[in-house]
Parts: sequence; C-alpha cells; structure tokens
Amino acid sequence: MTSTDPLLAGLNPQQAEAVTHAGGPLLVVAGAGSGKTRVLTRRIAYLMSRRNVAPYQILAITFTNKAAGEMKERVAELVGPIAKSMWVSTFHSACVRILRQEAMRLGYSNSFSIYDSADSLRLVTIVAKELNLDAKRYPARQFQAMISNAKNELLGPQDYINAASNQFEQVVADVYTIYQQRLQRANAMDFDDLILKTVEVLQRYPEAKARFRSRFRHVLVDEYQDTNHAQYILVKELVGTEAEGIPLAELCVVGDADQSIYGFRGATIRNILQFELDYPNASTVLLEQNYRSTQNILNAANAVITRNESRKEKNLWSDAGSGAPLVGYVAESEHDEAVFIADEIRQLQKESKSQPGDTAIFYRTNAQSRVFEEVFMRNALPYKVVGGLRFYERREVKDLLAYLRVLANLEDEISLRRIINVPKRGIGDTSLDYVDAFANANSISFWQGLLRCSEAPGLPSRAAQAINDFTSMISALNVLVEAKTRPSVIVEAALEQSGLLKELADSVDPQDEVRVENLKELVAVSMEYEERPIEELGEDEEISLAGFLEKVSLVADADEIPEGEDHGGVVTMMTLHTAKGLEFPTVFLTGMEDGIFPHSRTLGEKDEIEEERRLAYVGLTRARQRLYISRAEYRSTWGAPNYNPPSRFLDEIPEDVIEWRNQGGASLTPSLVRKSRVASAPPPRATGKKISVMELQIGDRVSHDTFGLGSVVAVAGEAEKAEATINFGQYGEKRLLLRYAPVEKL
DNA sequence: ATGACGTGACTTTTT
DNA sequence: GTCACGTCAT
Repeated sequence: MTSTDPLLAGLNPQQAEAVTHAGGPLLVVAGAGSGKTRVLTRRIAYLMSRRNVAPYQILAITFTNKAAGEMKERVAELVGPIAKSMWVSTFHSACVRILRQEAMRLGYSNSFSIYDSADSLRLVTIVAKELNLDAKRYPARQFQAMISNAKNELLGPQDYINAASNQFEQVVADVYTIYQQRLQRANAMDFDDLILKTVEVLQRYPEAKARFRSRFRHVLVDEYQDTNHAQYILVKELVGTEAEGIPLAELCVVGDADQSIYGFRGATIRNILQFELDYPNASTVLLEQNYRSTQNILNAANAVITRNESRKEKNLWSDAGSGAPLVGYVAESEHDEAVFIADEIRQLQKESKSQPGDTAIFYRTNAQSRVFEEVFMRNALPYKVVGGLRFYERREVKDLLAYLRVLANLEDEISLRRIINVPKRGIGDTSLDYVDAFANANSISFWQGLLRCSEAPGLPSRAAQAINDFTSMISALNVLVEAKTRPSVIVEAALEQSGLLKELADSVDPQDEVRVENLKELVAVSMEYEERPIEELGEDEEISLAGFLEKVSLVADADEIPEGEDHGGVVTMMTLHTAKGLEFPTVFLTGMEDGIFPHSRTLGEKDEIEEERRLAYVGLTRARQRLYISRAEYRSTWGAPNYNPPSRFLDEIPEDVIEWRNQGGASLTPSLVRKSRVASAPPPRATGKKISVMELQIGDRVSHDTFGLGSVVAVAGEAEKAEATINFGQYGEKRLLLRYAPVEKL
C-alpha cells in the first residue's frame, strides 16, 4: 500500500480496505486484538473528511457508553470537533433518543421512564400476584426471563398467545399481556422495549422510517456477534432494502464469532455467520494480524478456541515475539489464590515489570470478587471492582432516583410504590391495595388514584390524609420540573422535601453515614451532568431531568472502569463478560475449575460449553504481555468447601507455552494443618453480636468494609460506647462507634 | 403499620 | 453466608 493519505498511515492492507470500502454492506471479521477500534475510528474519519459525509449522517453503535465516548474523542482527534455531532452510542441509548421523539405514536409520552431489571421484576411480581399465581410454582424471575426472550425475538403479547403451545406458556402469555399493559399505563419501558418499540415505530410508520433513513446514511455496528434478533432487525430497518425504493444506508459491521458471549440474552452468532446471506452483495474483510499479545498468549488462546466444533477456521498471528511463558498456579483454596496474586503483583512491581494499574483480574461470577477484595484490602493494594452491586443499585440511591423518576413521569407506578412510604409515612400495603383496586376499577393510573384517594372505598381516612400529604409534596416538587429547573436543583429539593436526607442524617447507624455520602454523590453526578460542554450534546439533546435520568439508567458496568492508560494506578477486577473489548499488560485469569469456569450450569449442553470456551478465549486474549492462570483445589461456595476438578480449558492449553509454579496435590497436608489450627481457636460466631469491643490505640491500622484502609487518629469512650476517629484517606476522617462499625484491626 | 425473627433460595454472565 | 421475603407479635 503506497498511499500517502495520513488517515491510512500505519494500517495493514486489510485494515485500509475496511477503512476505504465504499458502496455495499461490509463485514469486518476482526480477530481479537486486530485493531478493529482503530479501523472503525479511521473509517468514520475517512467518511467525513474524504467522502464528504456529514457527521449527523453517521450512526455508530458500540457496546458501552464508555466505548462510544472514546470513539467520539478519537475521531475528533482526527477530524476536529465537528465529530461531536455524530450519533455514537449503544443500541439502547440510540433507541431512547429515537423514542424520545417518536414514542407518542405508540401511546407513550416523551418523558417515559426506563425500568431496569429490578423494576421490571417488581412489576412482574405484582402482576403474577394479581393473577393469583403461586410464587413458588411460578417464580417471577422465570416470567421475567421468558418475557425478555420473547421481546428479543420481537414477539409481542398477542404473538405469544398465538404461539403458546402448552399450559405453562399460556400462563406466561397472560402475565406478559398484563405486564405490558401495566408498563404502558405507567408510561414506562423496560430495557428490551427500548429496542422492540423502536423497531415497531420504524415498521409501522413509514414516514418516521423515511426520516431516519434519509438522515443516517452510514450505519456502523461494533461487536456484531453479540446482537440479538431484535437488534438485527433494527439495523435492517435502518439500512433498508432495495424493494423500498429509498437509497440504502451504507452498512459496516465489525465482529468476531469466536468472541460471542451473550447467547444467554438472545445474541446469536447467526447474525455474523450469515451476513452474506442477509445482505447479498456484501463484502468481507478479514483482520487476522494481532497487534496486542505475544505469540505464547496467542498460541494458548488459539489452541483453546480450536476445540469448538461449530466454528469457522481462522488464523490469528502476531509478530510480537513469543514473550514470557504463561504462568500456571494451583492454590489450595480461593484465599490462597488471592494471596498468590497479591504477592505476585507486588513482586512484579518491585521488579518494575508491571504496575498495579496495568493489571486486571478476571473471574467467571461476580461473587468471586469478594475474596480478592478482602486480601487486597489487607495488603493495602489499590483495586477497583467493576460491576457487581453498582452505585446506582444501592438502596438509597434507587430511592432518590425513584423520586426523580416520579417527578419526571407521574404515571410511573413502580417508582411511586417504591417511595410512597420511604421514609415512613404510615402508608402501608393494605392502603395501597385499596387505591390500586380503585384505580383499576376506574381505569385511571395509580397516581390519579392517589390524587382521588378520598373516593376510594374502604380506605381509612388516616391513610387518605397521609396520601394527600404525599401527593401535595410531589406536586409541589413537580412544579420545579415543569419550570425546567436545573436537574441538580431538583435533586437537592427532592432530597430535602422527601425527608430522605433527614431520616438518614438523624440516624445513629454508621451505615447511614455512607448512605448520605452516596446521596451527595448523586447530587454531584447531576451537577457534572449539567456542566458538560455544549459541543458534547447532540443537536436535539437538552439538559433536563429526563436527560439526567436517562444517562444514569443506561450506564453499563464497563462504563465504570477507571479512566486512563494506568487505570488510576489500581488493579481492575471484573467478570470475563465485562472484560470484553479491553486489554491489559498483565492479566490473571482465576477460578479455572470445572463447575466454576466452565460454570456448572453449562456442563450439560454442548452449545453452552462452547460459549464458555469463547469466554475463555476472550479472557486469554485480553493479555498483552503476561498471563497468569490459576485454580484452587477447594473453594468455599456458600459455607461448605467444595473440591472442584481442574477446568477442562486448562488441558487445552499447550504444555510448551505455560510454566507451572505449583502443580498442586502435594500441598494438601499444610492445608489440613492450617485448617486444624483455625479449628482449635474458633473465631467468634459470624452471625452473633460481638460481646466485647476491640481495643484500638492511636496509630493502629484498621480496615473497614466500606472505606477500606485507615489509621486511628483518636479514641474515646469505653466498652459499648467506645468510639474511634479514623482517617480513611480519600474518604476523610470518620468517627465510628466501634460496637457497630465493620472495622478490623490489622 | 411496623419491626423482629426465621426460612429459603441463591450465583452464571448484562443492557 | 447473605439477602429477600413471609410470619408473628407489638
């Protein structure tokens, strides 16, 4: 390639082809680490600066909001700030933007609420209860999963009724039907609706479709192997077909079938494998050179993924040199595994081979992060757990968000029910049942029912009074929203008026101190949201409460990964799923045991084992230079220790690329010794209340469940009233009642 | 209406 | 081992 175009500089011929290809649909099969992000950003820049495409004509779909932000930034580096007016977002965010303009067509207002899984589960539970279904025989989760699957296949309630082939499916059909009615009545959509309803708009309203079609001349989709049927159809609708007589949008999808890991939520490799059938005049470009990992790492990854039978052969290669061998380690227990890793990270740091910020720890399930947290905290190693119980899922944060959602959308029943008695106002479930019955009988929304609660038969006047006080408070706050007050002001007003802040501030429970901090953090997030520079806003986006809520509703786990090259200097811990698309110089792949990874629930099905193997492939290919693979001989899965055999994936790694530090087996004796020592000095019962209070002195180092490491600055009081002032670094100084505080002396 | 207590289920993975 | 939920006593 002799081109001198700087936008093609440093690209290999296949990459350059992917960047410059014009016309028909393009599939870029991008192996792990083959520079696909680079190709996507260059392609977008190329479209704008070499092919005269306007930024607003571009729609690019990424897997996370964070990836979207980074892509925008990188394109802006190439072509300047006009790049900011492209649509680069996740499927869900893009759909929300479309639906805010179009939802009225479907009987929703543009201030519709977005329900997360927990909200939708609550609604399903309410519906199942109304239908008098036995919660034991029919778990709400199962309904939720089946409804979600249906929506991912674009099956509406009526389709589901028609397709129901047994009694159970008929029950699901009933629940689905009513669930959907209640969502509509609450002016709310769940995650799956965002895609489904967008497709519905495009399919039912040709003029709406024509509008988006003439606007988005270029559609780019990253991680195409993880799209589900609904998303596949959405893309098809946006691009168009010859038959419609409207010029087609130019489509470019990027993906790797070997990295498809979201089958459980409806993703289907079919979309990538049959791209050429779906789009007859499609071209395909293969990116097979890996720029990320050493050959040893690639050999291991290739050897594992080759075991999958239903797979197109691919030949990923690197010229980075063989590099260090992989390191294998067999620990006695999950605790020892964590200790080994902590020690190793320290050692690498000492030898200047790798820094904590270059390091990631991967595991199969979120629950496995716990032991790493404990060990790292004790060793004063900085870390960040990505995912798991998230900030936005904390109880108090969800409470405040529920207030805000009610203010943005008074019909939002789930949020209303959540907050109506938080803090306690003497409005119980029985009162709400009266209101609900009244609302149902009169076909009015739950909120309307509350407003007219004095008419509700059976409702005691005491309860009616309490409800009236509540609706007055909400109405008063709602005035702020109608006046388009800045979101942060509304957030603060809601925090005050609701009594949420007061309740927590008056509490003596030290846990509530953290909760207050979390609420203040949410206020800070809302301020941050307002202060975004204008050029970051899309042309039809405005600062509003709804906009703020939308932003927090659609954050993904991966959006929380520490920023920057060195990830803030901390070790990053996450599940293998969250690790997709990332890379780290040093990677620890942990819990390599049959039953853990591959997960026990997948052991029976061949398809599922193959998905687990792809997950292993994703994990292995995240590493640039150093890759550690470890397992534990026994692991305590809730309470009792379990002995799990080595993961089958370990056998699939060629012996000549891995060096075992410790083969396991021989070390069983010391483990028994250690266990008996623990047994001879039984620890205090985990559930019982502590009888005595630990004694602390100024200067002692302690660890706190929430604040991490701290040192004691002052002590006061005795026995049950003993208090310590402890400096927790970034969290500042805290006064803690030792009787309650979850602190441990180190 | 609320809080204390006991039981059961839970862990795949996520927007 | 922990969380959410149901039951019972206040």
